[in-house]
Amino acid sequence: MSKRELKKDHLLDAGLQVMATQGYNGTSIKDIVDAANVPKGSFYTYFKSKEDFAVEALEKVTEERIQHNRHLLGNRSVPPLERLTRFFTDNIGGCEQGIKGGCFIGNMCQEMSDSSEVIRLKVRQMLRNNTQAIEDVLEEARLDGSLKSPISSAVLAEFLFNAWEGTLMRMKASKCREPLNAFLTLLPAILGNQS
Amino acid sequence: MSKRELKKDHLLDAGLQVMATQGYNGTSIKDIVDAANVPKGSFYTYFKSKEDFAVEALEKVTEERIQHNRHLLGNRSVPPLERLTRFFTDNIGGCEQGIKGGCFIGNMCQEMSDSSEVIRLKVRQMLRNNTQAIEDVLEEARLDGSLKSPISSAVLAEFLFNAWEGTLMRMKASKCREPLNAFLTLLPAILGNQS
DNA sequence: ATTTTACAGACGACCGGTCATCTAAAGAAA
DNA sequence: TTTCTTTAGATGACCGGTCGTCTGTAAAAT
Repeated sequence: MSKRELKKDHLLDAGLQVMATQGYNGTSIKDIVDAANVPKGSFYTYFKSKEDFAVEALEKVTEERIQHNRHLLGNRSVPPLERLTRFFTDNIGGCEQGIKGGCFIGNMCQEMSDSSEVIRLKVRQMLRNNTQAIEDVLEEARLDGSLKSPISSAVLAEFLFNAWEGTLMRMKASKCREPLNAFLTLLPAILGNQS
Repeated sequence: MSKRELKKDHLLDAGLQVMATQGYNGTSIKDIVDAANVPKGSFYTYFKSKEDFAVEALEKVTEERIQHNRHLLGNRSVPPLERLTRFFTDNIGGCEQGIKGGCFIGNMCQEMSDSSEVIRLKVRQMLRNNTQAIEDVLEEARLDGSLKSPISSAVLAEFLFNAWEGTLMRMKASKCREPLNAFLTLLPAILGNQS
């Protein structure tokens, strides 16, 4: 990784942390460069606009998550359904500490979907990636017989991931683990019910 | 309702519509007063700050929702579980057209929970109100025997409402009904499973 | 006449974005 | 090796515009 790429990465990392807690419109370019200890003028050397920064940040956070999940969701030595449960319990910590900041993708989705089409499309793509990862594990579980639900893996994955995002969101407001507990209580019932 | 209260209400209504699509930080005082056709200087006659406006808007939107739901969730001539299903299918339209804007409370939750404690607390309260309404119907269904889940109504209500908010959020990004369909597909399974 | 409310305009701060200038390393010419 | 030229990247001052809020006055209400 070149020096240039390192600096851009640093800008992305530092800015992401600010934008994840203050939102897109609540974060100024100055906030971002200050957090990265980079002069303001340099920002536009690396990003063509604030919007562009957000899109790249969205990509980065998802890329990191996917890399993290590859070990978790793709680990064949653990039963698929247990892997899925771990995916949720592990990400509560990994997703910007869960209770503070919440899920960056979810935040951007709510704040920007109706304001920026570029961001909306990127968010949609990132959400799809996550849903697909869940669907893959569910399909695996179906093949080994541990998933008996008559509902298709695609629908199940869509529902579960959306419910999960809603859970993260609720935790932002409530600042407690109750929503997480409710989710984890229902999860086995949803996966294991009906023949 | 006095003339003053009417004007304030109008300001709240018009501003809400803007803030629901553009977010808190994406909406200026000018946007609000322009939408309501009220001179800019008048804003601070009715609200002590922008933050105060948001809190009052949050209260208003929930108050309206509750009034709307009182007919729906409290209507004893319809079986409780069917009332609950209707609550979701009806609110998809009522909740700012669902696909555009999404749920105002959810939007504010994601954008502002970490920036304004006043707004966070109001959001939490409003979310609790909604959850409680669902819990009440579930409890009713349990008493009449139509709800057999061994999971407590409180946990069930918490999960369902969060899943619902996640569904609304996803629809903002995807602009399609797939998330809603997934939710409605899983709903009976969650309510009706296990003995 | 006195108090209260409505509002135009102004306030300084800050916004996202631009730009002329500076720096420093690489290459060419000597 | 030394000097000069070129150039990509770095940078802080600065742009027009907008932000949330306040103040002074006019209008209205009592």
